[in-house]
This record gives sequence, structure tokens and C-alpha cells, in this order.
Amino acid sequence: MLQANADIDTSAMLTERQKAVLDAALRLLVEEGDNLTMTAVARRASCSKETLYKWFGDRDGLLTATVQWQASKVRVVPVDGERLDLTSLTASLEGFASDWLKVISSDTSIALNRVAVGHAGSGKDDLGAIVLENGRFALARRLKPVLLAGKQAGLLDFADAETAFRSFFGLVARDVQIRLLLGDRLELTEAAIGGDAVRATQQFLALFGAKTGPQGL
Amino acid sequence: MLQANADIDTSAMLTERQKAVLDAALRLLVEEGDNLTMTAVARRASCSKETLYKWFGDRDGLLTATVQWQASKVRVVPVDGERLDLTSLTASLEGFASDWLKVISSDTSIALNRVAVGHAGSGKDDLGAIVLENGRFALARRLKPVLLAGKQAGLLDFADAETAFRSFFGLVARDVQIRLLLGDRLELTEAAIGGDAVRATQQFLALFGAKTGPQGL
DNA sequence: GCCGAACCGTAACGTACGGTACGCCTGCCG
DNA sequence: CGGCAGGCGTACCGTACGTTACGGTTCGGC
Repeated sequence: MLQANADIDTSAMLTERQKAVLDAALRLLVEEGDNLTMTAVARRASCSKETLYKWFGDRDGLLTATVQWQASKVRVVPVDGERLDLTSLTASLEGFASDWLKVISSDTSIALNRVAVGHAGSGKDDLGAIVLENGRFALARRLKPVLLAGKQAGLLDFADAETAFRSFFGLVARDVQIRLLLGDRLELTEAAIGGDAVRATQQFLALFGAKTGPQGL
Repeated sequence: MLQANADIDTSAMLTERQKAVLDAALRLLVEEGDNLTMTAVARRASCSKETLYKWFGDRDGLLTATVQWQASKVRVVPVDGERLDLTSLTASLEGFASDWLKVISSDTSIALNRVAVGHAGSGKDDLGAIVLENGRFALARRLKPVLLAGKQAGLLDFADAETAFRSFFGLVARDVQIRLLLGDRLELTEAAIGGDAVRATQQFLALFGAKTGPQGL
């Protein structure tokens, strides 16, 4: 389930003009939320509605193209799972936590998640699946190799990488995402994010750190 | 901020008929999502649209009344913070975790959160604030006395009840709520919820349990 | 039995918006 | 230079839905 083949890179077959149009739609989505109109997109992008329909089919097509376009912009570099000690593992986890908090508190992420959640009710399109695939599941794909390497190096101890990841996810995100989506003002400064990242990492290490660590004497 | 005086009990000044109408609207909200029409509500509730407008002002008024009505139905009993030992504290925490997972995975909670998130973008009404107030913040109000009692009894150790609560929240909910809101199929059986509740509680105790516990010899 | 208020059912109105058609301009190709 | 494909701007259509108006019905009070 939840395949949604959202990982095939559709951004390759987009002309520069089309990308510009999608960027305009994205900005408008951040400003207006789901109640953006085709006319507004056309005006903002300085193109005609007919072009929008020719390129994207209908309104839902434009929305999914916009979401996929944003997703394609944050492709990530695979981590190099080489020589791992406790400090490098800690740094890596803190980096993931900090990045993730920055993402989910960004304006565009909030706007995208809002429309995806709204559309998830009436299953017209797969916005929810796309967002999930490029958000939470992409994060898991990136983080799990690190966790497994940490286990291999004897630094971490867990039975299942999936459950370990989900606990890390919970420790990092806590109630932040749902509060932001529900409109709670909750300014996350750079410093607060950094603090949360080290706290979450410490807690995760306390839960899943191997008993036979460097302090094992 | 986020006051939204959503805790004044408006359900007292509702006639039985009005409650029935709101129940119909609620069921319809679960089925149809945010795209429910006034006509549909009137038909389902066997009342006239004129009555809907007379009672609730406009569509947004009906929506907020529905959300508040649902919120008023889950008023909770205050816990008795008496004689607390580790087993009773554990049981209490597991109860909170299990209840919370049951709530956020229920159809009505998902539907309500979906519309509230959708409306949070364009601040026409305060659905997001209401849901937040009766969801996450109500849980905090109920749980914090337990945490403080646990600290008082020497069973827990934390500096700030708020941050301790948020960690507990993260350990319990993890990625469940956002996945459900985004439409991920994710059936939580009674057994799975129970297992998650004990796991989350154990992890929380591992993080915040006092070092000088019953095993302190 | 009668009155008025509340309410039901439904028809009607206004508008916003998705979707389409058409005229015009511009740049490319032969 | 003529045609033409692509694209802009805009006017237009159809429809769904929020909102209002109105006639008919029930019901409590005198």
C-alpha cells in the first residue's frame, strides 16, 4: 500500500517555464492555502489558464505537480556509512534531527502538509501519499542506514530498525508538527531547534545506546 | 496566545434537537470530510436550512459548533493524585498512552483534525485552536498532575513538567497521527495499542525515572 | 378553537470558480 | 515574406453551493 510511485523523478520532463509556473503556484499555496484559484495561479505566473489546463490537466493535476515539484527540490545526498564512532554518530543524529525540525517548521512544508491532509479525506488525488513518501518515509530511508551502521559498530542496540526510527522520530518531532499544522504560533528559533536536536539525540542514545559502550568498564 | 476561550461549556445551552442536528453534522463530517454541504446536513438531520442558519449563523458557525459539541462529549474525570507507587504510576501512564492512541486513531478525531488543519491556513475560524485546546492541551492538563505527583513521590525526575510531558507525547504518538491524517492506512488493533502504550511508558520511565528508585540499595 | 411562534421542505438568487473558446501577438521555419 | 505553432489575455459557460425567501404544518398557550 501507499506506493503511489511518487519517487519516479517527474521533474526531469519539465521545461524551465513550467518550473517557474509551479514555483508561482507553490508560493501562492503558501500564501492562500488550499483556496487558491486557477485564475490566481495564471495571473501570478503570467500565463493563461488554457496553458495551465493543457500542461496539468485540471486543478488536481496542478496541485500534485506542485507538490512533486517541491519534493524533487529536496533530493538528498546519501550518507557515507563509513568509520563510525560515538561522536560522529551523535553528530549525524543531531544533524538529522535539526534538519527535520527545520523542514517541518518551514512555511512551505506546513502549507503542503495542510493541503495534503485536507485532500486525504476525499480520496481524489494522492497528495497525502506523495507528501508522506517524500517526508516521513524519505527520512526513514536516509536514517536507517545510519542506525544500522551504529548497531554494526556496537554503538546502538535495537531489535528492529523501523521501531527504533519511529522512536527517534517521536523524540524529535513530539507535538511540534501537529501544533504547527493546527495553527499554533510556535516560533522555532535556530537555537531552539539546535537544543531540541541534542536533547532528542541524547534521549535516543539513552534508550538505544549499547550497554557495552565506551564507558563499559 | 491560543486562548480561543474554547473551554467555556457551550453545550449546556443546546437543546436536545440541536444536539441531534450537531450529531448528524458530525457523522456527515466523518463521512464526507470538509466538503459537506448545508443541504446535506439539513437533509441528514431532517431539518430545514433556514433553521441551520438561524441557529448557527453560517457554515463556519455550524462547523465550530460541531467541533465544540464533540469536544464537550469527552470531558474527563480528574485523576485522584493520591498514594502513588511505581506500579500505579506505570498503570496510570499506560492508561493515558492507550487512551490517547485510541483517540487519535478514531474516525471522528481524524476527521475533525483534518478539517481543523484545513481551516488553519486561512484564519476564518478558530477550529485549529479549539481542536488543539481539547486535544493536546487537555491531555497535558490531565497528565501533568500525575507527573508532578510522581516527582513528589520520588519516582520521577525532571526539571520541567512541560518538557517531560512533550517527551511522553512524542514517545506515545510518534508518527501515528501525521500518518493517519495524511491518509496512511495503519490499522491500530487493540493489542497493538496496548503494546505501544507499555513500550512508550517503559521508555519514558527509562528517561525520566528517578535514579533513587525502589531498587536503590 | 384560535394565535403566534418555531420549524420543515423547497424553490429561488447570487456568486465564485473550474473549465473552455477565441482573438491576438511573437518567434521560428521554410 | 507567409504561415503556423505556442502561448497570453480575456470573455464566456455551467454548475455547485452558500444564503435567503416563502408557503405549509405542528404545537403550546389562552
